[in-house]
Amino acid sequence: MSRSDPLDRAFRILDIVVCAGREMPLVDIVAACRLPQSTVFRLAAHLVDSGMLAFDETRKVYGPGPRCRRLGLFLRGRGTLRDIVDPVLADVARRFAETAFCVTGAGDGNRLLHHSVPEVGGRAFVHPGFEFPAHATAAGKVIRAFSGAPEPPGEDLPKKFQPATVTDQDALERVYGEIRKAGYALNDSEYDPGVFSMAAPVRVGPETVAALGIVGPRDRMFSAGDPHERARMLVAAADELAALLCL
Amino acid sequence: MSRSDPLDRAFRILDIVVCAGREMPLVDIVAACRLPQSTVFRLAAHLVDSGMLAFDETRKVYGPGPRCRRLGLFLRGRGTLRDIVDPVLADVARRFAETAFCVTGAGDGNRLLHHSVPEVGGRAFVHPGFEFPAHATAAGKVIRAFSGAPEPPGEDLPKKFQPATVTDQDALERVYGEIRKAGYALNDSEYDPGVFSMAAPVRVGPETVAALGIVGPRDRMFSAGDPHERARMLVAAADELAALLCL
DNA sequence: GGACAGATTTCATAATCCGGAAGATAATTC
DNA sequence: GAATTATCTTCCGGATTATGAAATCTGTCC
Repeated sequence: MSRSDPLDRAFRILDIVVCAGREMPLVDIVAACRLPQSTVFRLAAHLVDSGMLAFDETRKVYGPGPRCRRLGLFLRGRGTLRDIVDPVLADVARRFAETAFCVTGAGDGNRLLHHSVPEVGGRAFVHPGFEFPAHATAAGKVIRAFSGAPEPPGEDLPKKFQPATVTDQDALERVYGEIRKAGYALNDSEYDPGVFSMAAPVRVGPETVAALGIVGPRDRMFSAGDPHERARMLVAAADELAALLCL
Repeated sequence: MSRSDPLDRAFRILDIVVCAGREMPLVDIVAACRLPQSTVFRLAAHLVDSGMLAFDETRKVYGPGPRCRRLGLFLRGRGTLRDIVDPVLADVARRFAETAFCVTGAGDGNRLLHHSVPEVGGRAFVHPGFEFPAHATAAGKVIRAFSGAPEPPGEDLPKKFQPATVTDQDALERVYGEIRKAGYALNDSEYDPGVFSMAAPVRVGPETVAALGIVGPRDRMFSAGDPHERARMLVAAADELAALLCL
């Protein structure tokens, strides 16, 4: 192993908790980093000891710790996450002539980070603060497929928003597998009827930190060209965004 | 040792480099964390491997790495360092009726972070970007005394700005020792004639991350009360600032 | 009360870390 | 340009820590 194993693992957990942007229980971290539970538990405890993570005894959730926040304070100045994401969204919105959006948050409770409406013909299908169900939107599926565990069975049963919504456990698992293989997710009227969306993972190292996507009316999306072709362009844009985040 | 030793040591090095706000060669980090050189070398190498630190091969200096910056981005924090420091400075300036300032940067090349002029009778003796010599200002002396090594002998000979400037190696070492014991530093016309200043370390855990001080004309400073008495008030203010930085 | 998910603890083994000392390399001096 | 000095880098055996499967604990929901 070229990197220092213990240290790098600790940082992976730190990445996961901080990038998720929400407090996480142990299981969620385990799912995201795919390490043995006892290992994650111990590493997280050490991170809490050193102040990089904070642990809420009552709710049993981990969040960024004081030392971590101080680091953020001392190296702030380069601007915010939105300063980086916004130009990319604007560019994607313009090139695809559809609403572009970026979602963060591993596991459930994905939150819209920001979105950008193109100059012409656009209408926002997403709104700040919008929460993405993990199984019925392109962004939710992408994040689940790439950052979560291989779909723990017995999930709180997925809601069937529309006729096209996939809710069967096994079928969903297959869907996630296909998404992992393809590198992107499509969504045809599974959440809102007549609405088509696609999303690609923003991957930094081994972690998926966000999803980048576009959304628009089904008819217009199809008439704009082969969805899979456009999805591959979206993947390229997501990779560029990931590269920017590595600064 | 209650904390995980290896992990905590790595974080100490991270703290030092990030809080210093400048790129540092290995020796400076060694001086600041007082650990064996080979140990610091190895830990720093690991931090570079995991992307938390960046290493400039040519100049042999360490700085914050891409992964570290990303953490800062995702840490949608409460705002900037100045948001925290400014109110404290304003309060100190008001209570002491003198110009208050805050300096960061371990070792040489200390930089003024910000300053605050009191409502009445104030005139700024410090200016943004001002660099503090380590031996001839209260802030410089405090930072050297608390964050540097025990004064490596054979320093680039300290410049004698004024008659009162201490330049002798041994004498300087004694001065730093006294500062460490007292917990604050005074400066009577050692840099600018007729200017008196005092500074206290802002200590977070084992690290000194900044210096908080006031500066004003010698006569007014003395007539305002016993300098040592006021210095102790300054120390209390610095401790409060340190507590705020721990959020 | 039983079934269950999630959080801790245990423990033998394996891997990492430690830091003094020696070896390289770069910068400076004479 | 050779000697000197400061700094960086590598080595290595012993001390320490990490690892992860399995067992245990702890709440919660039927």
